[in-house]
Amino acid sequence: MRQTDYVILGLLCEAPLTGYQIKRIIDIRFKFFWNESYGQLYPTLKRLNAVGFIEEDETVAGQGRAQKTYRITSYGIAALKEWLRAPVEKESVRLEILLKMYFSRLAPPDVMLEHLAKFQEAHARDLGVLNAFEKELKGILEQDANHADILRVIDFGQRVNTAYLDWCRETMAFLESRELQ
Amino acid sequence: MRQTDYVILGLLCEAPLTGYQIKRIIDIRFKFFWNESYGQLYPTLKRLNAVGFIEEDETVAGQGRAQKTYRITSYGIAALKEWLRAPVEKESVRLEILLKMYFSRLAPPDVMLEHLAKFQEAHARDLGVLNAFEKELKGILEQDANHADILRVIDFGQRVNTAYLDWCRETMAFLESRELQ
DNA sequence: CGGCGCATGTAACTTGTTACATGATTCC
DNA sequence: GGAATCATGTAACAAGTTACATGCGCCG
Repeated sequence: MRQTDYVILGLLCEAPLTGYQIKRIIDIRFKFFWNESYGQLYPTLKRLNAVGFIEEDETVAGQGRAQKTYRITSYGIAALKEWLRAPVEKESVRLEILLKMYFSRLAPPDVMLEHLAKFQEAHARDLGVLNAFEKELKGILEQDANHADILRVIDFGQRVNTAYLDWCRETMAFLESRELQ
Repeated sequence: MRQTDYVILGLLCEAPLTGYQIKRIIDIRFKFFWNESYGQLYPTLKRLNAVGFIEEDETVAGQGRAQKTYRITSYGIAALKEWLRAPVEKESVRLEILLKMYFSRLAPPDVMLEHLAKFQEAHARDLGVLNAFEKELKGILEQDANHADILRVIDFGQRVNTAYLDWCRETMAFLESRELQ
């Protein structure tokens, strides 16, 4: 069983979803700590269906183009719970920008400044999205028992993105002051 | 050309190294933003040597078990500089602990508390290593032009790990207060 | 009627991990 | 003499990306 399996099982635990919907949730809500491609998602859904952890939800079919909605089975829920108890295994982070920063003396300072400006822009956007999610969730905190947990995850994203932006500002100032010399 | 190529090229730009030494540097100094396995490293060294971006440094050979020290060539330096100018492409982060936190209501709170305790321990250790590096580098700041850049990378690690630890403390408190109810 | 968003899927490929094989040197 | 560390390497496998193929429905 791989990590992708559990993202899917976890999301289907909340509600039945199509592969496309799962992808969208991961791209938007999980953006700052997870990613999946269609080439990974669709084959995984097929396999989870074959082993009986999820099954097709016929009730939603009909309108438009063939659309497969999946729901989790009791076996799937059991597998998810087992995984939740197991120790956290992998934590992979690969930030190319830090690699470039590390070796940056080999290029003119304004090159790195450009990279940092883009980084800043991207993470300011992420932080904006997280702030909006926080506001939205706080309004419907009582509606579901897991909302408080999700807020903890959002808080992580806010802290980390804020740290990114603080670092970025300071590093840009450092490079600008060096450029003047 | 892949990302692994440039980590190697960048490190060899500072000094000639063996594959083993490269691995050790990545495992220790780059731990908080990069990782490589031997199965990736050795074949890449072979390939970079074949295309002429690095070459064997015979001067160090002799003692002990066959030990291949590589140094970068002018073609390698050119390739590295070109990559430094190119826009930052990938930024991959996959934090299993946030996935578990997101779905954590499906397991008893003490399970998540255990995961968090381990996370806290690991990142407190990382922060300690980073603080030691900072101290060391500040003592020899003038010795090499790139030390100031490396300090910027260390600063990133310190900020992010501090954010991790703050989040962890608050999240553990949240779970503990919930457990009491 | 063209483009966009919704929607599913696969094949070829690249990337990365794990387990294993091998063996020297150093330190206790 | 045995464990740890230094040291190199590969084969089998697992994971992940990209490009492509397909086509519906809606909006302007």
